[in-house]
Amino acid sequence: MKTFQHNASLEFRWEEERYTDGVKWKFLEHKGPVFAPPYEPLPSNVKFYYDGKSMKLSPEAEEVATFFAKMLDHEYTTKDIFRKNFFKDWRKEMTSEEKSTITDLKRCNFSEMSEYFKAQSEARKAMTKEQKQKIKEENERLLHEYGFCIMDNHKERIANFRIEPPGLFRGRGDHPKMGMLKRRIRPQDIIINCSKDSKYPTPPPGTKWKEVRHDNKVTWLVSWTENIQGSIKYIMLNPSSRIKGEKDWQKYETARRLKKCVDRLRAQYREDWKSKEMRIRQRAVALYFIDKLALRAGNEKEEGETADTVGCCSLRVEHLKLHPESEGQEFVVEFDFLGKDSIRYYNRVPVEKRVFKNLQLFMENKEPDDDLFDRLNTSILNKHLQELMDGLTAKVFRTYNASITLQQQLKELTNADDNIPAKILSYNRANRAVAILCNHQRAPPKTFEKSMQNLQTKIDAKKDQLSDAKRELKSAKADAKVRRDEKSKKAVETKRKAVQRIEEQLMKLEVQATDREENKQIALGTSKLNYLDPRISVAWCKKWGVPIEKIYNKTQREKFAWAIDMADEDYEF
DNA sequence: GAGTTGACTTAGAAGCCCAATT
DNA sequence: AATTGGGCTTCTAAGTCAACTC
Repeated sequence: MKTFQHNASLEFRWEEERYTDGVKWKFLEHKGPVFAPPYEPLPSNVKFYYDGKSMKLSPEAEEVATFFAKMLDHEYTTKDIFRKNFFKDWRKEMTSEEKSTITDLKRCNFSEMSEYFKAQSEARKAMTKEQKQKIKEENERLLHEYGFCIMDNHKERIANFRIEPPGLFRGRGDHPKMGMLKRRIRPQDIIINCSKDSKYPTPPPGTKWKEVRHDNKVTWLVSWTENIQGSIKYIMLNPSSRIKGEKDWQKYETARRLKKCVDRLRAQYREDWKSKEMRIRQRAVALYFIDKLALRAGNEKEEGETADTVGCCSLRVEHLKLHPESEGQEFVVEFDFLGKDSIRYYNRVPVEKRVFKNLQLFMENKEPDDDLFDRLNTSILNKHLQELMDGLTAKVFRTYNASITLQQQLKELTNADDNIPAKILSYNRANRAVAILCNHQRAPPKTFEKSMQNLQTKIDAKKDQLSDAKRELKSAKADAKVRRDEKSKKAVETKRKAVQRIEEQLMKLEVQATDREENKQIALGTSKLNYLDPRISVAWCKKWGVPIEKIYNKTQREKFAWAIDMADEDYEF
C-alpha cells in the first residue's frame, strides 16, 4: 500500500496515528457558524395588497410574505399543498388583526414585492466593478475567518459554515410539507462541538449557544434541529479534508473486498431462490435486484411525512409488472416507481425464470399497495450481508457495480490511437454507462435545444472553413508544382497545417455535440463524485496520457487528492 | 423485533461567475 | 462593451445504516 501524502502539505498524513474505538479527532477548534443576515423590512413604497387595498404588515408577517413573493415565478406557488402549507404557517406569524383580515391567499397580491426583488437583483447585476469587488472581498474575509477549522494538526476547509437562511420549505416531488415555513435559526438553537482545550467560538453579542459539547466520536462542528422534519442538521468538513478523504478511501476498499467475494455471494443468493423459507427467497430476490439493477436499499418511511418514494426493500406490488413474454423475450419484469428525490425509475428487464416465479408468488393475493417483500426490510437484509462479509451493506453493491462498470467500460471503449478529445468522449461514455446504471437523471437544461442549435451552427461554419482551406491547399499545391521554388513549397506546408488544424477543431466540435446530446437527461456528477473509485480514473489518465485536469476540475482534484497521490497506471479496482 | 434517533453519504437544482463571443 | 452560455459552486433535501430504547 502506498503512503497517503497530501499534496498541499508536507506531512505524510497517512502515516499519522490512526484512531481506534470511534475516536475521530483529538483537537478541534473553529469559529462557529455564520448566521443568516437579519431581516430587512421593505421600504414603505413597496406595498402588499389584500383585496386590492394596500396593507402594512407587521415585520414578522412581512418577512414570511417576502419568502412567498420571491418564489412567485416558481411553479411551486401554484400547487395547492404548497399554498395551503404556506398560508397556514404564514398566519401563525400574523398579528391577531392581520389574521382576522387575511383569510384567503387568493386575495393576496404580492406583485409589488416581487417586482421590488427583481429590481434589486437587477441592481445587483448592474453594480460597478468596484462594488462587486468589495462584496467579493467581504465574502473572502468571511471564508477565511469562518470557513476553516483546526482538526488535529491540520487546517481544514469547512463545507457549509453558513446557517441555512429562513424560507419556505421546498421538498422534491409530491412532498406533503412543501411550502411550510422553515424558521430562522438563532444562537440558542445551536450546539457547538469542539475540543475542551480549544478556543471556543463566541456567540453573537447578547446571545448564548444552546450547548457546547466535546464529543470526539463525531465529525461535526455545529448542529441544530430543523423544524420541518425535526431532523438534525450539521456543519461538517469539506470533502478535501482528511476525515472525509479517509472515509471515502475506506468506502472503495470495502467495495474492492466485495469484488473478491461477489461470485460466492451471487452463487449463494441464486441458491436461496429455491429456499423453502419465504423470507430467504424474498431476501435473495431483493439482493439480486440490488446487485443487478443497482437499486438502493429502500428503508421504510413514515407515511404522510415525506414524498412517496421507494427503494428495493420497500417496493410495492404496484411498482412491478410481470410479462411472461414481451417483445420476444421471456420473463420480463417492468419496474416503474419513484426513487430518491422522486426520480422515476423505469426499466424492463428479462430475469431468470426462478426469479420470475418467485415474484409471481410474492405478488399472489396482494393488493397493489401491499409490500412486495413483506418478510424483508433493510435491517434484515443488512444483517444478512454483514454475516457474508465484514462491512457489507446494500449500498456497497452500488459502489462496487458502479466502479467495476467504469473500469470495464473504459477498457472496452478507449482506442489507443484516438486523440485526446476522442479519448475523453470515451471516458464520458463510460461514465454515462454508470450514470444510467445508477439512474442518475436530470431535467434537460432549459437552454438545451438552443445550445445544441448554436453548436450545430458552429459545426457548419467550421465545415465551410474546412472546404475553403482544402481548396486553398489544392491551389497552393498546383502553384508549387509549376513554380518549384522554396517559397511556394513553404506555402503548401502552411496550408496543409491549416487544414489539419481545422480538421481537429471540427472533430472537437463534433465530439462535443455527440457528448452533449447523449447527456441530455443524464447527470454524470453524482456517480463521478460518489460512486466511482477515483483511482480508476487516475490510472486511466496516466495510462493514456490524458491530463487529469480534463477529467477532474480543481474541486474534484482536491477531493480526490488521496487517489491522485496513490494510484499509478496499473491500478486495478 | 419494532420504533426512534443520530450521523453521515448521496442527490439534483439553483445560483453565481467568468470566459468566449458578438 | 454587452451578452450569453456553460461550468463550477453552493445549497439543502433525501437517502443509508447503526446504535439505542423499550
